[in-house]
Amino acid sequence: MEKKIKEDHHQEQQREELNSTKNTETTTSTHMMNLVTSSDHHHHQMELAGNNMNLSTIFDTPISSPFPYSYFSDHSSNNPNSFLYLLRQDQPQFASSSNSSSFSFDAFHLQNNTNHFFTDLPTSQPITKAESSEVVSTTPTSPNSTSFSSSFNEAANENINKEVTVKDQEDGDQHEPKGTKPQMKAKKKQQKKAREARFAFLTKSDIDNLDDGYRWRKYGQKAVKNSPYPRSYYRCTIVGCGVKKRVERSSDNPSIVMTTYEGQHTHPFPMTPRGHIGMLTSPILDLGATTASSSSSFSIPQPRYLLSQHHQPYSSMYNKNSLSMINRSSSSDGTFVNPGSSSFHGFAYEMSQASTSTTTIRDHGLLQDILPSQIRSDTINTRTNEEDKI
DNA sequence: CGCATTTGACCGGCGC
DNA sequence: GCGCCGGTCAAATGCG
Repeated sequence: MEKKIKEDHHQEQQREELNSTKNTETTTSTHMMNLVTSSDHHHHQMELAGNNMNLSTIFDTPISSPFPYSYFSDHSSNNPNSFLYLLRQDQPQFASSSNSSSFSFDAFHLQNNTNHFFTDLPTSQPITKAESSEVVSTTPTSPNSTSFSSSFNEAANENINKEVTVKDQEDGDQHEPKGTKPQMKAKKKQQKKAREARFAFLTKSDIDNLDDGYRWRKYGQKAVKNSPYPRSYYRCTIVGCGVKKRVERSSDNPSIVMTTYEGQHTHPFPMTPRGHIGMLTSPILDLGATTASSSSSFSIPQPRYLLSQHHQPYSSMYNKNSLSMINRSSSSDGTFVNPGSSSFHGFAYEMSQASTSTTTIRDHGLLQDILPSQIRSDTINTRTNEEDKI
């Protein structure tokens, strides 16, 4: 026990030391991501500048981007956060497979009944891919670079049970008096059975707990095996909302924060003093937030990083990424037009000392849980080779 | 005082 | 069965 305390203390020290130096870091390069959309709604492709590989070369079957092309268009061009706004609206659309213009995760039909989605980053960028039944994408929604991945662990098969799952959480979990131990066991077993879909963000940030607009209550912290950085556990503070969030820092690249969301908010995006983007809450969102019967109860974490006052130099980053979104190419009808040589600034993947930072993620904790073993091993090998040279 | 965070204890799953 | 590990609980503590 004493040893453990020392260990944790050591970790904390390391972390503090790290944070104290990290803020002096300057961003040296920015990688832009070009989005390529085909005219066929069902074959949206995402492509990154400097990397010609697109999704159809990755997947055996034509797939759709989780974000309809329209999501990348700036419907409200005066809203620099429109992508986030759209993301926030996504839930019901993601859930709908009948809407031809919206993406459906049901569109993924890959071997082994797995759902994969990821976008390539420029060659110097990491290629993250999700574990079986997970979705990984990279959308730098933060002033710092951010990628996200969504875990569909069992989610695809559990969609049917989703409503029950959410309800179960609302009924019990943390908001009702504890039952007897056997009852709790049974309940936990049920919960275990129907695991929530997870959605993970890789974010380059000095801040562990990214402000995504929701209010979170920390309920635990654990040391992560093979990582000097602890993992923090948060729960949405809204009564009845069982959404959880785990935050951990990559041991290999401490500037990378992995935030994993689990579950679906059962309430509209809050209008909190913290989150003025809450004003953007739309009826669609409300629908999504309250419709537990959607075929895919996948929960978009709805990041609000662009507005995060906790984040790094807001002004510079904001100018670089979000504001520039306003100026990117889009057609008059709001559909996104491949900007060609111009970069899709909204997806600028900002990497400080970029080239290898996230490619070398070798995390045996949550990251391991999210990233597929193959990719992990690839990146690990990369790292290992590098290390071997030393 | 109310709420959030901290942190040791506890529990279940899993591998050996 | 035992130990390890991830996840959660809940009392203590901190903070505005």
